[in-house]
Amino acid sequence: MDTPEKATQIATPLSKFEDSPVFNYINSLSPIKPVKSIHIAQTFNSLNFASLPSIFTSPHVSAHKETRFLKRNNCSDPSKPGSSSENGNKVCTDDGVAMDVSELYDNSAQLQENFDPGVSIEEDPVEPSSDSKFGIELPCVLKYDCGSPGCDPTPCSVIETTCVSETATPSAPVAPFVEKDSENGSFEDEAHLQGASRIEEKKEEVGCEWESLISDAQDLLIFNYPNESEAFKGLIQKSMEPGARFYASLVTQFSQNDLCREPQVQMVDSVGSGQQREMEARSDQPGETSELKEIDETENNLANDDLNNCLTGNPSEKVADEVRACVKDACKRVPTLHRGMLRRCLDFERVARRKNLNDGANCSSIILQSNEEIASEDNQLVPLKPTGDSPRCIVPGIGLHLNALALASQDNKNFKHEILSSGRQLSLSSATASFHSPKSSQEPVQETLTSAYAERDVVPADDGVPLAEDASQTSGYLVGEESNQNSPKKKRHVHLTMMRRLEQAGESEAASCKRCNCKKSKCLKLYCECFAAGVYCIEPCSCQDCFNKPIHEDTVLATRKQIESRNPLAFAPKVIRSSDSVPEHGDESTKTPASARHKRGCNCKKSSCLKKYCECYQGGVGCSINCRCEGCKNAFGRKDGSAIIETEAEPEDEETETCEKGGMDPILQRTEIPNNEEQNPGSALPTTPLQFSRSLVQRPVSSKFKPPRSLLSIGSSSAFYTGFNYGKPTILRSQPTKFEKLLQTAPEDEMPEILRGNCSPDSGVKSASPNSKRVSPPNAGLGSSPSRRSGRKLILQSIPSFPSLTPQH
DNA sequence: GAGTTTGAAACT
DNA sequence: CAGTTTCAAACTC
Repeated sequence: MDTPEKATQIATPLSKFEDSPVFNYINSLSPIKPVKSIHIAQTFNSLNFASLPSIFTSPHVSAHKETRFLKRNNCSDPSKPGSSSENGNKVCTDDGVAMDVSELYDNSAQLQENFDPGVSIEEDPVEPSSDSKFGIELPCVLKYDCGSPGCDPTPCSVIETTCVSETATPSAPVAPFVEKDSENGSFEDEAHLQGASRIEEKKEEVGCEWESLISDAQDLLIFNYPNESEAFKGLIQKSMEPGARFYASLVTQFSQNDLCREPQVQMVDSVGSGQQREMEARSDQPGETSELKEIDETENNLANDDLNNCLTGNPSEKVADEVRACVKDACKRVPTLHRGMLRRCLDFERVARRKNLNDGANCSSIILQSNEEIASEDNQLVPLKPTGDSPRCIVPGIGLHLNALALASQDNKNFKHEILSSGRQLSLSSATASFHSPKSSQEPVQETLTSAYAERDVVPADDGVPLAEDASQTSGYLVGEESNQNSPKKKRHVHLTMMRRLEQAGESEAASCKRCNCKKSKCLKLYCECFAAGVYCIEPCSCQDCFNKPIHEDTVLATRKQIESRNPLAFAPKVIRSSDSVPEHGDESTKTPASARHKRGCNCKKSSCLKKYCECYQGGVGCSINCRCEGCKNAFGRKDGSAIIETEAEPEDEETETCEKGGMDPILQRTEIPNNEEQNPGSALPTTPLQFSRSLVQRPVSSKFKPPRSLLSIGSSSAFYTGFNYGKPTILRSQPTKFEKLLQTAPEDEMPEILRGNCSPDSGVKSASPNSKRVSPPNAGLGSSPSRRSGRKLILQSIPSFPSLTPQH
């Protein structure tokens, strides 16, 4: 079931093809291809892989999923009519590529394995492309083809056949591929197949072509942009190629786990066949970054248009929906997928707008789920929590990392829908991804957030925001899942984790997403959660006379400045975490213990710090010395230090210093939770949000803790607004990262350990200085937290160390 | 959904 | 800095 086998299988087929005379012939025809593939591979390596060892081994599963996505995407995208004619060329290219791909695949596989966590998202996009192209791709293609009657069955088959041999015996090749998929396919595969079949059906209507598939894949890679095949083609030729490369690289990097990477490369190549030259030229281009930017731009531009076009242009609404979903997923995936992607995310976010993030990956994962919902377990995920909160989460959550985090379970469904509906969401997801991505990219992230935020506001797509959050979380989760997916069990875990993540994310997102209900503050005071979180108010908000909208950007910024002048930390995350999420073994940063604490402390007198009235509780952190609360019973940690949970162990300075409230606990809890969740998916759901913190909290507390969405809200901060520095949602972010890492890296059992390890450390160094009210400069808190988290996630993803570290299974 | 409670934010 | 008021979320019914 697991990936490794698949990978081997795929690889073998490719090699076979390569060996075949036809393949050779094709290769002779298109000498360039190999170079491209290589080139791409290099890019991948440069971007992601450098760090990636080949630790992860079983990406296959994820790959399958990806393929599904690709298929779907293709199907969705197929709007393009086709370039049936191109098939031949593509075939040739494919063949040529196949060779390279096989190599790449091997490399990518290793890389992917390393990246598994993050890869999941990327992989999906990649796979599609890859599928279309080569043997590896074939499965996907076949699926698509089979699924999409409309598109010329022949084309698809052709592609497949081409893969096998240039001859067009579509059916024959297809069947084999399909079988492969099915065989390889674990649950996910099956689900993918199902989903693919559906998609294919839709596609059939549209009429998919190989090119369209590729284009779709590329689009997906790009971020889901549904860009219709046409746009895709054009893009590919023009900007797309770079983008394709970029995506491919990203995808490969992220997805490396699975075959998907290769496929992506292949896709690119295939595209190149038609546009190979361009592709090559692009590949040749030295600067990946430039490519990325271009891609981003194109994506951004295309994204909206493409999505709309695809939706509108595509024959059937179903297709449009699928396309949307695919796009959303892709966007989500993309962000999460690659750190390098961050820029995209940022850009993308700008265009699409925020959020979020990492979630991006999360989003993608979510999207995938949504897409795959039909398929399998994912469906379960979807249902996670449709709770009332979800709505917020979905939309607003996006706001920041928080949003991404928040996505959590509840919103999943809604989230999916929203995502599907709005392109922005995708952007958001991407943004989330950005968070995950690079530690270094904190600033970028903020930018993205702000931009995304602005965009959201502008756009209206409320959904987008929450989605982003979800995405971010999901991405992380996805990554973990994918990484985990190697085995069926892993897949399940992944799903569970995903679910949990989603739930948590949903919660967090909900928090981040928050909808305000301001009546007198015009949403220009900290009373307004949206404003406090640095997010524009959106439709879900019930505010009156709201000035917290993009239209009033100047006012918002001015007000914000005023408030910041008064209190520089006003928009900083209320909860400061030391970020300790140590990923597990290897990850670096996380080692530091992270204790989360409320920067100012609470002043509760009647709630005993057991209700959300208490910001500490709401933030999922224990009370600290800073708190002036009376009768503190904070489940996360009491002022006196009675902490709550076991996890808290982190002694750390803070505790010693202050009473230690237990800020750490949440984190620890979080970490623990995931494990639990993974183990008990069903149970996990309830825990939800923030997953970690909340879950942790909950446990300690027991049922009561719901993790307050506030965590998200708390964490959330200004990210959206341009200037706002801080990503308030430190807690959330940190949590998510931890989770993600844990999830990603350590699937099940491992995770707990890691989490534990991480947890302990958390105690909060940063937050540590309880006294210092806002000790950590906003930047540190905001920027750092998010970035850190993101970075962590990235690290985790990129460094699949977990797998290696954690013996896994 | 309306009303109450609560505590943070804002104001003095 | 302390006290008061305002505000909106959280909570209850």
